[in-house]
Amino acid sequence: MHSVVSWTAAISGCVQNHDLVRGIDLFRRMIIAGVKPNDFTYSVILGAHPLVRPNEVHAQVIKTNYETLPTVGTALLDAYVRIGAINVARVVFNMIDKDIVAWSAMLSGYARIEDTEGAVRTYMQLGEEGICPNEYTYSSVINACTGPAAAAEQGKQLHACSIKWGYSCALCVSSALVTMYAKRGNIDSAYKVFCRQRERDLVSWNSMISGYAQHGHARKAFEVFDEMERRMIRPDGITFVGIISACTHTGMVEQGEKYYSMMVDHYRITPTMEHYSCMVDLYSRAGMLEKATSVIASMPFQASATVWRSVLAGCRLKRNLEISKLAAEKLISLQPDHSAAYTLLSNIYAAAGKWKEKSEIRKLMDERKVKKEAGYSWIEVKKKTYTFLAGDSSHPLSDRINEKLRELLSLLKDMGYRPDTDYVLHDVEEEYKEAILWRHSEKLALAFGLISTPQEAVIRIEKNLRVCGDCHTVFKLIAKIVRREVIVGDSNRFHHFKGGSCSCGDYW
DNA sequence: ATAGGGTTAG
Repeated sequence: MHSVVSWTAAISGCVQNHDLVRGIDLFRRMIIAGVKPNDFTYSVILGAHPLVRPNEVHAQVIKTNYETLPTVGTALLDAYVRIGAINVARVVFNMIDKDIVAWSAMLSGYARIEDTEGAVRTYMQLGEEGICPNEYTYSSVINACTGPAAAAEQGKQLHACSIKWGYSCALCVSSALVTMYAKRGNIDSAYKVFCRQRERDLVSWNSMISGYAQHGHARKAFEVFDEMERRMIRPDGITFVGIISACTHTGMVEQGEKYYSMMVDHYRITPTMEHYSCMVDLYSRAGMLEKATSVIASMPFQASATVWRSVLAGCRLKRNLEISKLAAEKLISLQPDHSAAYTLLSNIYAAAGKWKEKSEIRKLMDERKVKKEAGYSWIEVKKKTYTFLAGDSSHPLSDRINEKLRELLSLLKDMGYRPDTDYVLHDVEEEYKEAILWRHSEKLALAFGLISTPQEAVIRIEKNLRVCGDCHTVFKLIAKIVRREVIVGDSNRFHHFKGGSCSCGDYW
């Protein structure tokens, strides 16, 4: 007869080795054998997600009065977080005799859904209750400040707090800081934190490489990679996702190929879907569509929607009707509800003057009731984040924003700017297309930034979609005429506009 | 003899 301890030890071993099926089987056999699970057992079995659903265990945990134990309660909370049930997780959290692990688990729950406010509110409560945070607390709450709508100021304050408590040097905290600063558009601060790290692990190096990649600083990413190799740190698959995407963002096709073979031949790392996806993106953006499709044909995976979207975006550049049709059909069949494929294909037909095909796409969208994904932009002014939706007029300063936009438009037109209406999907008159373009969320956010921040301040804008070509042109011109530095983080990378040009070199 | 929280990617 085995004791509850040996049963639990056996189950724990299975779960830690990802053999969930065997772990769950052991749990069942334990019950059948008449051995009652204890608090350790419940903590272990809750870790067997996604095969074990938290609600299945929750009732038993309540019945056995383990719900308030920090160990069981935290495991339960975390299991709810993993299925996206943050509200249930919070209810569980409120029941627990909270220790610092429970607090950190709740914070990382908010971080997972990018709820910066929820995380910061919880972090404040922790302080009010006189609880002493530790390094995991900081790593979690800082991680909750990486989302596009998070205020950069918030992250900075948490950095200061972590210094005050003496945790800023802990690896998990400093790597979270590198990622946070990079994602907030502040790559210089990210690098400063990276330089101050006394010791580094793989995650530290990867965070810095990915940060540089997102900002299109390929050479700097290579330098960090070289330094890493010099120090005999073995890169992993994630390192190469970072380094190849740095090549992708700058059009360095040969370098990308070099790193890919280095990964496979020298480091013997088996490429994953992400690596193929990077390579397809590398070729697509460089307009090498045949190469891109041959990668797809050769890979041992079904091409994901991301992969076809890269190809389709590349087709827009090269106007390859045949490949774009193939890519769009694949993409539409994978994601019939998403607008991206329809939009891109429609734009390609429009550019090729194929109006009949374009209107058929339009009809298909109407039939399937596909809505264009709404474009959002965020801008931080005086420590507060403002959200703009395309066509938005709900902002209190809406009149002044529009006035500013009109003023800028006429200035730009004098400089020879012509709106690039290729980016408008709707079948409407040219003048109306121009109006739509000039209601894009990033333009609204920029106008608001210009009227509400001092001349010397850098304007930082985040966007949920990729920045459109017309907005990109306009931002370059505006940055020049108003002599301001503007940083835009879109869903793909960062653009630094300064003196009439962009850090992406118009390659994005 | 058994337990819960964190970090890098597209």
